Amino acid sequence: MKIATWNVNSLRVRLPHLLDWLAQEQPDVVGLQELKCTDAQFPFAELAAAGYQAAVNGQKTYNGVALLAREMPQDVTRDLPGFDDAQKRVISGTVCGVRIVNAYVVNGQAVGSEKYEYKLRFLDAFRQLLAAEHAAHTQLVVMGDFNIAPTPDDTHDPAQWEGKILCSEPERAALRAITDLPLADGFDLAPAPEGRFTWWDYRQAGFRRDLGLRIDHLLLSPEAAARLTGWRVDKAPRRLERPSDHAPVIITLE
DNA sequence: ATGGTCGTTATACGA
Repeated sequence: MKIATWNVNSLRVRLPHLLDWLAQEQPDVVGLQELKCTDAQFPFAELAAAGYQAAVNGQKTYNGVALLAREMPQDVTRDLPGFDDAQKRVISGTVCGVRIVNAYVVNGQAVGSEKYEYKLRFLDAFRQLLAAEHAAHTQLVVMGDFNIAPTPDDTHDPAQWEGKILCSEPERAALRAITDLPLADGFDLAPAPEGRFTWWDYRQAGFRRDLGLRIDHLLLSPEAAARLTGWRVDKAPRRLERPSDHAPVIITLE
């Protein structure tokens, strides 16, 4: 079973890349983030023609997430219960007996900002959702753009990044509170990959110079982790003309 | 040199 996460940074702009990539990689489940489109604007027909059903939690201009699978995901839920938020960042569903949670975590802008406080509140509510999903489903995979680099090694330049947004200790502690549920980071379990970064800033020729961070993650319950055979970043779509600033991350389960 | 580049029913703002 092949499961992938990809922040596409506008689905309408990236649809040709997505369709080519689906044909190439043939994933069973895909979590998309930053659709930047409404449910009404979502390209259901194009994806169905490519062999994928979609459950969508869309929003105009910002945010928006979707789950793609060969068969329509079951028991789909949206957003975070008890967390009053107009931003569409979470969608969950069950595919082939695996509970999937797909999230676009708040960026946070800068440590100490209002958006940073919102990020930490979001992460606390997200952890509560994941605790409930963990209790209800033994096979659980949590994926998405977490906007958190877990360790200094997950940055191209720790001296530049430590303590800054995406790399501050409260953000990392919030991620540890999630992995302590427990949900293992697929990156830590699989054979060491050639590259670990998943996002490169559009500015300063970040991708060409490999000035990246590892901020997109796939976390697995113990029973799902026992099935993990691989973790990798697919940098091919990031090399194309007019790419997303994120690359897809793909795991394989037995 | 205090910027740089993307995307958006934009023309400032979020990432």
